[in-house]
Amino acid sequence: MSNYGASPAKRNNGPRYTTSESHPGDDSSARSQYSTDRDVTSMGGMAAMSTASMMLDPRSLLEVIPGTRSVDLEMLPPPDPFLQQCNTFLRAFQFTIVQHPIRARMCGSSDKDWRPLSPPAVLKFELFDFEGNHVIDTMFMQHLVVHTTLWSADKSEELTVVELPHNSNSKRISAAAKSRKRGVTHFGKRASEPGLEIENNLLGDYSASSSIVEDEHGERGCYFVFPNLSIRLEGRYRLRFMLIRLPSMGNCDTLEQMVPKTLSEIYSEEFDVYSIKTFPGMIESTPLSRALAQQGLKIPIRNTQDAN
DNA sequence: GTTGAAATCAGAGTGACATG
DNA sequence: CATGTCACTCTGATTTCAAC
Repeated sequence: MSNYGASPAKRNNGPRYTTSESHPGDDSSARSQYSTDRDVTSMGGMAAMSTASMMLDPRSLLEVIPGTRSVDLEMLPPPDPFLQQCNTFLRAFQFTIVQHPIRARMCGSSDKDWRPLSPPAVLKFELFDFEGNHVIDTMFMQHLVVHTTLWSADKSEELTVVELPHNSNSKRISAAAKSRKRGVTHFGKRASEPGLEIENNLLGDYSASSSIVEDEHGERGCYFVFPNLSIRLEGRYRLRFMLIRLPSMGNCDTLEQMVPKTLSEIYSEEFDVYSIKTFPGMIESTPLSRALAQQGLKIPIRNTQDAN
């Protein structure tokens, strides 16, 4: 019924899977472009080039993805000084959620019976050079990670960790649910109160490293996948993703270069976490999920009658 | 007695490994 | 290399238990 990371096989030729087509409700919250308020129009950042970039031809580090579109330069944000520190030929990037979670079944207090979000969240990182080409810079991308946290649907409260009424182990969730029924929520409170205990509401791997793989159309790109996130309590949520570039151990010429840098933040669309009784079932695996799983990424794949 | 929530079970699929 | 077996995982359904 399912597997993890099936061996390479034939490619799925389903409909093109784009952010706009796949998520009609997609808005700016699901597409984030890092752009600085400093409009750098020259290549003056060369003085801060990394050691590696100075030793190698920075242009040679970039792989222009064949067959991909060239972006209208006016559509890109102003040149990004941080990118130019890493490679003077890099101009801008785009960080998007290409696959949003739609629903999940709550896993309650059980530590054994996790129920992953369906479908798994997949994010894409795109780099553009000064000619508007879509490029891959492996040296830059290998230092990228994405960290996620759980938020309420209205983005007002972080719910990654919550305080729940503590009676006995078996009835903590029940009590929390009843509190919500009465319109009382303990979510988001930082200070402990008598009878409450802190619990992780979001379970699984909070962070994902980059994977340069092909999508379902064979187009190479830099993806971040969250295949095993699970949520304890039913409700309506969003995931918040932070794109972070870790310092390169060999290129820390300045103090600034030694500090991880948050490049972008982005929220997923709203999704529901259902109780066991009301859970309508897992979403069928998307062509993108299948394509990524076929290349070794650990993504749970549902086998259905129409699956290949 | 009814209802709701949590825990547990069971069927099916898949991959890893051993054996011939 | 092909085949069989076993262990693990996924997923929906059922059972159990506590509160009202």
